[in-house]
Amino acid sequence: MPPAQRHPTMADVAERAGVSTSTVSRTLRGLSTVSPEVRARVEKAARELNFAVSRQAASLVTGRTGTVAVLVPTLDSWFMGSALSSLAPLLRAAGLQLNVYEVPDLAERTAFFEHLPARRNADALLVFSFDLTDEETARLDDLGMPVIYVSRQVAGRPSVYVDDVAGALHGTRHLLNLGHRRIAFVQTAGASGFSFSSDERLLGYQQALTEAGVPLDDALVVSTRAGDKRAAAEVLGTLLSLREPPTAVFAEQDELAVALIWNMRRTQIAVPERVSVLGYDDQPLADWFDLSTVAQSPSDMGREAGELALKLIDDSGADHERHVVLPTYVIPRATTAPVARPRDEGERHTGGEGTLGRAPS
Amino acid sequence: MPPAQRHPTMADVAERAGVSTSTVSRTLRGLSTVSPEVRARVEKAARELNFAVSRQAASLVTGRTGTVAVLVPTLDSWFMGSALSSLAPLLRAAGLQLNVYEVPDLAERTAFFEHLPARRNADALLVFSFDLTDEETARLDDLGMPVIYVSRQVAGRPSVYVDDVAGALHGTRHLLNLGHRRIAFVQTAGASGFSFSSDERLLGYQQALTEAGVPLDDALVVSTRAGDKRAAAEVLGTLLSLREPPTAVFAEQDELAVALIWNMRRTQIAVPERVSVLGYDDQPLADWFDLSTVAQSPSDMGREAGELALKLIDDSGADHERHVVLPTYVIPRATTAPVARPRDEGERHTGGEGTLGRAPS
DNA sequence: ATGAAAGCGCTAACAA
DNA sequence: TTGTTAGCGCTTTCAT
Repeated sequence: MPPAQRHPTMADVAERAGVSTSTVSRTLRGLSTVSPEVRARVEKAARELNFAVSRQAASLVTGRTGTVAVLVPTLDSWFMGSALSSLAPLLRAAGLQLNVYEVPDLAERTAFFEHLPARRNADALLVFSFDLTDEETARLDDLGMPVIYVSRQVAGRPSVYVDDVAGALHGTRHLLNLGHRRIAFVQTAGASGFSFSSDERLLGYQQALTEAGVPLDDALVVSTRAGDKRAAAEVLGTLLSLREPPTAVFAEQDELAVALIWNMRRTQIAVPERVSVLGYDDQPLADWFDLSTVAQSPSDMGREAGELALKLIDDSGADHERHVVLPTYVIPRATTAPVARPRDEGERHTGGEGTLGRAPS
Repeated sequence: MPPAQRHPTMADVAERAGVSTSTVSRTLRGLSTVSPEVRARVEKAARELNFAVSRQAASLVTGRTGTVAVLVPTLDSWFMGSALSSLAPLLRAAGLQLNVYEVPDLAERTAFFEHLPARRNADALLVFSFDLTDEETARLDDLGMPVIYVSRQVAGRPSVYVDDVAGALHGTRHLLNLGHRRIAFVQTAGASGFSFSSDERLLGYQQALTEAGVPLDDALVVSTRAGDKRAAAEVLGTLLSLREPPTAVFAEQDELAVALIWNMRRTQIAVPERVSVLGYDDQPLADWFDLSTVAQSPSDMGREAGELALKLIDDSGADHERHVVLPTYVIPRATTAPVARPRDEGERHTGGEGTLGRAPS
């Protein structure tokens, strides 16, 4: 390990190339007002010295940090991994760095909004999935940089999100179209700081039922913790012990749906013959479980949000209220099928139709 | 949206508090040489002005950026999500920012090593999971900051990793102890830029067989693409059509193991009765599939790497060759069981013992 | 097309 | 305990 030798500065490059630092600066930023020969000399010197511009020094004078910050509830989730993975190359291509603020709990959240460490240290902030208070939003408003809300709709601020009402509406319609009338909706309780669009999804579910003339039944709307097999077993028991149990379950997250299916397999409840299960998200887990689901694309969100950020950084006159609404898609796989004939649950009168949802993929 | 009003500077705070900028600086950095009354005045002024120190300006003089950079092949993986998720709070607590360089393909990789954008923009670099060339390692050596290698052992440089030879050794022993003698090993081919310790794991597998007196058979070592169901079906076919097919399969990644199980379920090959399957990683997917596996902890790696980084940043005299080796654990779940009696595959002569691996969890 | 000089917002001697 | 001063390494007028 070489002892931390000082980094070469522009002055070093300038000296070696026999020019002034101004010329070095102009060359390295690609300004056209440099003669080809001088440019060549400078670039050679810079390469030989392994010179890299100090963003610190540059940003001190330009007022730009060359950094985009993201505020995320966690990094350990399919959603964030996918979203950041499409955001990162986009920023890289624009010569921007990516700064991550992970705020997994209330203490960190409070600290973040109190000190706003991103202030002066980024050119834009992308806020993912948080359900902010008005006060928090107001704090971000005077952060002095464009703030883009992702996976979250915030009135009057640039936002990128999917239409969860429509997503849940279509998902529920899919079940209705299969003949289901007793459709349960399973919500997430106490998510790990993550804010799902739980209310919107419930609303879409209710809208679909209403438009189909199916009465809403509060007993069919339950909530549980995500990724908890035991908790899923409990809600499953609750639902299946209703006087009129559901023939289909719509879980507002794939993880929830999979936890239900896991329990059903264990207890010999046939999916989808006895109960259809529909998820929401289309994360990789859904594919492994052949789960029918409502797909959203976090990578599209990351990309759209990144592009919006770049636009807002460049054009301070750009449209600061722009909303980008991304679509959802119902992906039928093997866990949704036509409802079994009522009062005939053991038998399959509908034959081929009954296994339609399990067609070889 | 308020027009990007200029950020207040220390001079503004100083004026408002009626002191010099030096005093403001000292106060805000928590130096003890400030009288309580003055400190109070300064803090009040800073709060009222919503002042935040410009790291750019500070680092220009201190030579420290207050940032730790991570170089990762992708952000969209269980491993990285988990590792960064434990790294982030640690850095936050130390007042450091987290800068992410995602290098998903060769082009980006080349660009990264050519320009080393982290130079001068971080106080330390954590390199995750890359199988670097000597030249690349050499480039990082003169980056002018501590470089810590994570999930990768690099001679003479600080590294944090698990002992994959031992992990695979123990995993294979688990299968041997269950009576298996025909044990296949499935490798990953052409991973998505990610470098697994494939060779080490294979070595551990071979060591275990050798120490048990089981001859190595090249036909039992196959490779396929991860997360590809179709490709998994092919290697499964290859293995099962051997003259002496394996009774157990050790996949070097959980995803691979799950893909095999998925195909076996589809084709009515009983797991673990007919074939035992063992994975490696213990990612969440393993739990969902009740997969027996060899566990490693990326979150421990993230934490250890972070702590090592902090140490190396502070103590430039610290041990720069320190290696932290983390343990692996065999986690038996429901996909490994004692081998069925040879030539008796249809029957279960071993009764209770045969279903040991599926005991209710 | 190039250079000289000023200054971005801080911190770190050094004085007082 | 506090203030004064001199830069840190760049970019940006303004000259030339």
